[in-house]
Amino acid sequence: MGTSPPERLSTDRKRVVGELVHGRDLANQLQILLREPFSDQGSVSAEDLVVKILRSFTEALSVLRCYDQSGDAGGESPAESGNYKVLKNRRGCYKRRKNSETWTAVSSTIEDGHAWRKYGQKEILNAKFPRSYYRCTRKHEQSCRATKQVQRMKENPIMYHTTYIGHHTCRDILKAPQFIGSSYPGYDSNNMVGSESKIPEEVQEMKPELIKEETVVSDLTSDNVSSMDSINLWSGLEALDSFMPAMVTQRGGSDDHGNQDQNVDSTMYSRNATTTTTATTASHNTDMDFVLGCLDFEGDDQFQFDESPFQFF
DNA sequence: ATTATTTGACCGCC
DNA sequence: GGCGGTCAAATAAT
Repeated sequence: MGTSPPERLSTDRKRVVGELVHGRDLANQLQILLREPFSDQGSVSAEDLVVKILRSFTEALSVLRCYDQSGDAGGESPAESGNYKVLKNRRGCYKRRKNSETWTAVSSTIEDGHAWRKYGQKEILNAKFPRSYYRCTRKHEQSCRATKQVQRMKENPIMYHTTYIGHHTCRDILKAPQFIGSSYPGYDSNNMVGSESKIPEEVQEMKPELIKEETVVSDLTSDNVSSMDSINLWSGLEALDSFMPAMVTQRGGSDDHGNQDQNVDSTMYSRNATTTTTATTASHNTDMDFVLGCLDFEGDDQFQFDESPFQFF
């Protein structure tokens, strides 16, 4: 709120650097783990590391994108939340805001390491399951505007389609990713945990049969992250999907939630060129998961997945 | 007592 | 006018 532009710039810069450095450290750990599967890395699983790495990149990119998009990262009024702006104090009275980054992910769990608070649920027209609305737990304390919408997929109720809107501006890594069925006594970040036991019943009830997996994805809308990269990564992505069940796509039109379930495969990659509508995201196509690209390529000597510990299937 | 979730009302946009 | 997203009172959980 009160931060002046230069100050904020410096802060963000540090944060980006911090995230990247952290990501690099994690990648190193992962490398070691992959080379020496039997050495005990403090009971950290490769998947755990991957999730953390992805998250680091996502956070860093989110911060960067902020500047790219508006040219002013700090120019928002205090009363904004998610992609909406509250106008009055009256209930239900708000004005929509159209320029928050959005991206989507498909995962078997709704856990993503951030603390979310549910603030609504809605029946959606052509959807079998209701859509749940979450906002950052730190919304008020830290003016964090991140929100997400989670919806169980029609055809594959095991999976959740999550739309993330806006990035976290809070420092809020507070929960272990909580891979289903596993526990990491060593891992646990700092702050508040106790009250955060919100794993909605939906998830709990399906814990058993799930394969561990989780995807966090990045958003890099359009242009800024060079389209060249995007193309490469995209091609890599397709190769990747054979063993990577959870996917991410960037957001396009407004139609995806209702319909997309029927054909998981195709829709997952469709980056709705259709766009027409909502400027919810000012961008279309390109972008995407450098993250996944990183996993896959980037060095035969760095990451070797030939006998990967990931057993997605 | 405090914090989180549920739920119906309400509003903006299409 | 309908749909989807948010608010906030009521309720539940801790």
